[in-house]
Amino acid sequence: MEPDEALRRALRLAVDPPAGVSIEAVRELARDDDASEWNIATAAKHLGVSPHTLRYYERIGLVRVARDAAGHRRYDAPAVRRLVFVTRMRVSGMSISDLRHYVDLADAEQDTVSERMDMLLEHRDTLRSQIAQLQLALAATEYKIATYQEVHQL
Amino acid sequence: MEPDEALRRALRLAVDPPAGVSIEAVRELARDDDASEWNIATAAKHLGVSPHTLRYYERIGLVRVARDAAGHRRYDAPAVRRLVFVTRMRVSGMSISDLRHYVDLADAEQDTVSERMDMLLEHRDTLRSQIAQLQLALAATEYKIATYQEVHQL
DNA sequence: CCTTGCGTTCGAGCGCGCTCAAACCCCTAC
DNA sequence: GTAGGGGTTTGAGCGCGCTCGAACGCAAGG
Repeated sequence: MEPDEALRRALRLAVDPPAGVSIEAVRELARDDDASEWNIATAAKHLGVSPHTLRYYERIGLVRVARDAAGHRRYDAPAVRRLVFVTRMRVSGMSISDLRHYVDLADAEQDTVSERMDMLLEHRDTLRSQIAQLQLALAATEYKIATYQEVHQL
Repeated sequence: MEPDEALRRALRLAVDPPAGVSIEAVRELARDDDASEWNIATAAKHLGVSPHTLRYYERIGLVRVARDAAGHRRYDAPAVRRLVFVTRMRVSGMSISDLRHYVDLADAEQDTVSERMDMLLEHRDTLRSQIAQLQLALAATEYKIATYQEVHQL
C-alpha cells in the first residue's frame, strides 16, 4: 500500500461523493488514522491550485495546517478534505467571505449545523440556477455553431 | 401590438434558442424591420445589467449603439441581440478580451467565420466542463446536506 | 564550506470587470 | 424661469482573489 494511500482515498471520497453514500462514508472521512501527510507542493498538485493559493487560504483562515520540525506545512487528511471542500466551493462560485463564514461555523465549538445547513441549501440553489444558466449558454453556443455550419453549406 | 414587441421578440429568440431552430429563426433574428428602440434604462432592465455596464461594454467596443437627436443612446434590435450574446457569454465565463476578439471578428469585413467557429467550439468545450464541475459541486453539496440531515436524526 | 532546492513570512502589487463621480446637457412640467 | 429627472463623457477608484517578491531558514549533496 502506497504511503499516502489514505490521503488519496480521502481526496477521492471528497471528490466523488457517490450517489448512495451515507453514514459509512462519513465515518470513513472522519477517521484520521493515517500518519501520511503531504508537503505543500504535493498538496497543491493534487488539489489543482498553486502553493501560493494554499498559503493564502491558510492565511485567511480557511484551513489550519500543522508544521513539521523545520516549520514546513504538513497537509494531513482533515486539511486535505477541508481544502477539497474549499476549492470545490470556490470553483462553484462561493465567495471567499461566505466560505470564511462557513468554516468559522464549522470550526466553532457550538452547534452551528442549522446555520451551515442554511448556507448549503442556499448554495445548492445558486448552483442549480448557475447550471441552468450555463446550459442556456451552451444551447445558445451550439445553436450558433449549427447556424454557422448551415450557412456554410448554402 | 406593443410598440417594442419586435425588440422583445428578438430578446426572447436570442434568450431561448429552441431545440429545433434553423435558418428560419436566423432570418427572423436578422431582420431589422422595426423602428422601436430602447433607451439605456430599458435596455439595462431587460438585459439584467446596469446602465453603467452597458456604457462600459460600448466603450470597450463590444457593441455599437446609435444616438438620438439629444445624444442619448438608442438600442435597436441588432444592438440588443449583440448584447444578449455578450451578456450570455460573460455570464458563462468568457473573458472580456476574448469577447472583444470575437466581436472584432464578427464586425470585420472579411470572412472570419472559421475563426469564430473555433472560438465557439472552444467555448462549448469550456461550458461543458464547467457544467460538469458545477454538477460535481452540486452533488457534493447535496451529499453534505443529506449527511447533516442524517446526523441530525441520530 | 557552499551551493541547490524547497520551504517560510509578510506586505505589496496586479488584472479583471465593473462602478462611480464630476461636470455637463437636454427636455418637460410647474 | 427654474427645478427635476433623465441622459452624456471621461478618468479614476474599487473589491475580489489571487500572485509575486524580498529576505530569510533549513537540510542534503558535492
